[in-house]
Parts: sequence; structure tokens; C-alpha cells
Amino acid sequence: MRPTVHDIAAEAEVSLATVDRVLNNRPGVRKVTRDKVERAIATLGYIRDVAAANLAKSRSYPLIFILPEGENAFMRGLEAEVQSARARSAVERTDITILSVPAFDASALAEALDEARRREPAGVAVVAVEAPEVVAAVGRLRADGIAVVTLVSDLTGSERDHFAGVDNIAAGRTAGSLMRRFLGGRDGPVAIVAGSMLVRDHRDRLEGFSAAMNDSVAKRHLLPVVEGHDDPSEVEKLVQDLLVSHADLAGIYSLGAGNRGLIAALEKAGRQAEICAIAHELTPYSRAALVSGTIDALLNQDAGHEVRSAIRVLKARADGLSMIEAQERIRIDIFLKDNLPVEPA
Amino acid sequence: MRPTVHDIAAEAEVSLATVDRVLNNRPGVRKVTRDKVERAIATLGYIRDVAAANLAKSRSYPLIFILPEGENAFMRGLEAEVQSARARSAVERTDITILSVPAFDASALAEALDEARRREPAGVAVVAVEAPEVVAAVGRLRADGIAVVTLVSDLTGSERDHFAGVDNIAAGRTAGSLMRRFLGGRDGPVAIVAGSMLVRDHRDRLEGFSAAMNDSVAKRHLLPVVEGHDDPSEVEKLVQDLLVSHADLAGIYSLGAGNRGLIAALEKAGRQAEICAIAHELTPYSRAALVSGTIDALLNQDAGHEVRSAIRVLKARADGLSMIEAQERIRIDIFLKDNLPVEPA
DNA sequence: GAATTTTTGATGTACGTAAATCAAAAATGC
DNA sequence: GCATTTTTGATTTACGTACATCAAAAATTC
Repeated sequence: MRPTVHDIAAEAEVSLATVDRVLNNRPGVRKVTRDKVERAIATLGYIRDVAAANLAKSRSYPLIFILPEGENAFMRGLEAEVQSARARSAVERTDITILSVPAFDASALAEALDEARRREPAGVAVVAVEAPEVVAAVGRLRADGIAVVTLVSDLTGSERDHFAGVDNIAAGRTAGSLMRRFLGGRDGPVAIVAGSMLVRDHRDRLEGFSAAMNDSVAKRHLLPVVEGHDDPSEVEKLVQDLLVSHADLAGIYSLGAGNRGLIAALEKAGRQAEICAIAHELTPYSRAALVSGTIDALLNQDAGHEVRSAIRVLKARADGLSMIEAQERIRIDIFLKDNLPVEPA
Repeated sequence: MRPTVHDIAAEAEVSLATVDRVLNNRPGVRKVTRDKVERAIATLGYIRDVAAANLAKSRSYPLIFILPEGENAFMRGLEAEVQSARARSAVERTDITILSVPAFDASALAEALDEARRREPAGVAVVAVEAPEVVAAVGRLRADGIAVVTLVSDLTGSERDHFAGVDNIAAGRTAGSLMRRFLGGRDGPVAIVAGSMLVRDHRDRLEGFSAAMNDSVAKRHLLPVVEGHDDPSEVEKLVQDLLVSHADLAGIYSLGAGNRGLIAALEKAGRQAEICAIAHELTPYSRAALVSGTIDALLNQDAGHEVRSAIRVLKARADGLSMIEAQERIRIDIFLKDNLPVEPA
């Protein structure tokens, strides 16, 4: 049987009240007594039963998630993960609210952050757009003692407590490495389609990809980046133009969303077999394209992991606890059609 | 505030005792009353507070993990994960014991399973070796009502409740796909180094790899499989011989352990750059070789995920509950040097 | 050594559920 | 309608911790 507070009291020959004072470092305990209790804790190997403690405290963590609106499949998947975290609220003692804001809209985001602040939550998780007013809004939250975690895309120069997302420079580098190896000795330029250079994750991926491609012994020609704003129809037009103007196109790296457009353009042109396409985020659309061979490789960040990590960090910060940095790092998944996870139900 | 049993009692206009009888389906409740209570549960959206329930029950789950001995780095990593699960015992109400057995030794494993049975645990997790006596021993455990989960390598024809590991046919296929693409138009045969054909995971990987390589338009010559028994020095000799007898060797697929031998042989021969090497499991050795370029890609199964999944399934089975199949599926991770996770502390 | 402050003990209640007991009420059989 | 069985209620204790209160004891000050 594992030791309880009663056992510590007996071992240290003090009362239960004193043990409680030491455990929850309340004042009014002499150093010698405190040491006696701490020794008893160490010898018995006591570990506080967090379930019982939480029950007794009946503490709860009101959290707010701010996510971009729109039909971006990855973001909708992210929202679904937040919803399923809501379903676990009972167990995890969280109380999660979702606020939706237009994508790539800094002032709307700043407003949403202020709205979140008014609701006085324990913490806020936000998919950031980089802009001074957003940084300022995050600063106001932090000044109020509200924990802030950036999700998916980080916010440079802000006082956020943590970034729950992947290392996007490394992700870009990975995409570049794969592109190089998949293309092998083939000639032809490589095109890059981004969503928007307003968000940090897209800028980072571009940086990593360019570095990896230029690293190559035989440097490959990279076409200028085009921005599709994560919108499928816009992306489709852009890719269509690229295909027309570059008959010798060897590869396309899509570092943002709107991959439905990329897939449609490639398939309509009948060039899906000859062009090596690497994209981000596993969605029903990108999965189908990977299976059919239109997309050659997908990089992915596990939205579920990110949401769970964000919640863990927000709770810890709300309690003034530290987090284990390494434990909260999100992996960059590589998917080929051969190692696809099972289809979600 | 979320509803409690008291709220249900009030809503259904019955006593607390009756609510308890319904919730824990104890006998002695008329159908009409039961329905009334269930309606109250539904309308209030009551969710049982598992923390409080476990506290009240003070239930614990004695579990036994049976792992192979030896210096196999992956297995030692697996053991470390089990140890860190032991550290969480308090929170998860588990009581975990580890039994070690010689690797690839069916009779020793069968004995260990019987020893586990004598200790009357709630569940057993075992890295299986395929043999009739092992199947029989698992059968005895199941007959005693003890839950059994195979870990990493499955056991054909056994009555195990679940397999906590990756789809190794898919893993082999993934390795084959990568090998094909990385080799591109290059000539030369590909060698395969296995641990032992006695374990299911190695057989499955071989099957998948062969299939993927033969799938290719230009079929590539595969050399006959050699077995290194997951032993670094044995593997080193085997690879050395392969390098000598095949000057045009294009690739090596190491589907088992003992990768230190593979790395040493390649580097001593100075052929690490020209030969495409794909191996399994991320260990300190294989990580270093991936970074230096000796190994081109690593497939990995997350030992931590496997252990946690095994524990979840064993607990659920011990309580007679079912599990969500899809949730317990373990992913096949692909690592290039670009997307390596941070070094563990 | 008396007065004051600090430290410690004893005790009770609470969190939400499980589980048991015994009495009371309701339903059933004949 | 009476005896019997089944169903329900009321109440209590327990799980391990948090937190509050009040009294008692010990240490400190002057």
C-alpha cells in the first residue's frame, strides 16, 4: 500500500495538520519540524495522490482557444481536437471555450484576445498572426496573470509562455531533403506555394526548405514563392499558371494549406506522375492524394498532440508550475502512402 | 457546476442508494425506476468523476511486463519506458513488475509466462517469440482470466487480447518504398539483414519490404536474407562479408537490431556514402549514424506509446471494458536527419 | 518569570463516488 | 388479505487530500 499523509504524520511523529502545512507550504512550521517531515516523506517515498488532491481542491481551469475560421481542413481538424478535449473536461477539470476569428486578420485576432481577457480564464491558446497589435494583446493577457500558449504558429517578440507546435524550420528542411532525394538526378525547377508570409510557420518552412535545397551539391533552381492564402481555388489558379509557364517543372512544395487546389491542378493537367509534390498536413483530401500518388510525401503535425500539450502547459502555468520542455516538443511526422495511419472513424 | 450523483437522485426523485445501484448496475432495481434514473442521467448530462470513483474504490492493477534481456538498445529503451510508467503508478493505480528473459528463447519465455501466472496479476504484457509452448502458456493465462497483450512482436494463433505494436508489414513496405526512391535509377543489389525469423515482427518486415521492392517497375535484385540475431558483432561480420562479396552493393535494409555492427562495418569499409542504409528503431547509436549520414533513414516505433497503450488496454480488459481499436494503433515513424526529435535528457 | 508570539495538535468538514447495512415500503403470490 | 419477496430509502463509512478553526504547548522577548 502506498503511503498517505497519515503515514507521514506517524513516521515524523507530528500531527496531520503539520504535515499538511509542510506539504502545501503554509506558514507556521519551524525549520527543524519541516525537516523532520521532509525526511519522513523521503524515507516513505510518499507521492501526493493528485486525483484526491484535485478532488479536495475542486479546482477547475477555464481555458480559451482562439482558432481561425474558414474551410482550412487542418484548422477544422484542430478544432475537432479541441472539441474532443472538451469532452474530457470532466476528467481533466478544464472548462474550454472556443473563439473563432477570420484567418490572417491581425486586428480581429487582437480583439479576440481582449475579449478572452475580459472572460478572465486561467489560460489562452492562440493560433497567432504576427503583428504588433497581437503582441500587445498577448502582453495584456500576461500582465493579468493569464497564461498564453501559441498554437501551430508562433508569435515573435511576444511574452507567450510557450509555443505548442513543430519546429517549422526543421519541417521545411525535411521537405527539402525529401525533395532532393526523390528528384535524384532529374532536372527542372521547383516551385513553392505558401499561404501567407504574415504567419510565422510559413516563413519558417520556407527558410528551412530553401536552405536544404541550396545545401545540395547540384543546386536546384527555386521559382519565386507564390501565396495562395490557404484558399483551395486561389492555390489551384496559381499552380495552374506554374504548370503552364514551366513545362519542365520537377517539383512543387506546398508549405501552407489549400492543398485541394494543388491536387486539382496537378490532376487536371495530368502531370501528377511526373511532378514530385510534397505538402503539409494530413487531411482527408491530402490523404487521398497521397494514396493515389498525386502527392509524394506529406509532412504532418499531430493536432491532437498539440492541443493536449497546450492544455498541459496552460494548466501547469496557471498553477505556477514549470513544464518539462522536452516532453512538450511536437514531432514532425513524415507520411508516405505506405505508413499512413488508419483512417479516423 | 457539473452534476453529481446527488443531482441525479433529486432529478429522478429517487434515493442516492438507488442511483448507485443503477450506476454500478447492482441488482434490485425495477425497470421503471432504472429508466427514470437513466433519463435523469441523460438530461443532466452526468459524467462519472473517475478520479473520485477510483479513489472510493481504491482499486489497483497489478501488471507484469516480460522483456528480453541483452544489450539490444531498443529493448533497453522499452524497459526504460516501462520504468517511467512505474513512476506513474501512483497516479494510474498500477503496480508494475518487470520480468527479464533471454532473447529468442521460447522455453524460457513460456516459463516466465507461467511464473507471471503464479503471481496472479490483472494483466501481462509480453514481447513474444513465436512457438507452440508460448502460445500454450498465453492460453493458460487467459484461462485464468488474466489479460494478455503482446508488445512489439505478436504471437500468431494465440489468444492474446491485443497487440501493442506497429503493422510490421507496412513498416517493411515503407522501408522498401524509401529504398526505391532513394536509389532512383542506380544499379546494384540490395541486402537484407534480419535478427531472427523466429519473431513475427522481423518476418513481417521482410514480407513488406520484398513486396515493395518487387512492386517496382524496374525490379531490383535482393540478396538472400542473413540473420544477425540482433547482436552487434554478429551483424558487423555479416555486413563486412556482404560488402566484400558485393562491390556494387546499392543498399542495405537492416530490419532488426544490432545496428552498431551495421554502422561499424559500413564506416570501416568507407562505403557509408555510396550505400543507402535504412534501419529500424531510434537509439543513441542509430541517431548518431543518421546525423553523420551513415544511415539514410530510420523507421521507428515509439516505445513510450506502446507501453502506455499496453497499460491502457490491460486495465480496460481487467475491468471487462472494451477498447477503441483505432486509438491504440501505433504509428510508424520515419526519421531523416532533418526531423529528428530532440535528444532525450 | 510573566507576557507575548510562534508553533503544533486535535478535530471537523468538504470533494464525489463506492459500498454496506438495516428498515421501510411496495409489489407479488396464493 | 395475509405472508412473502422484491424494491427502495436512509444512513454511515471509506478513499486521500485540502483547508479552516480553536485550543494547547512551546519558544521567544524583555
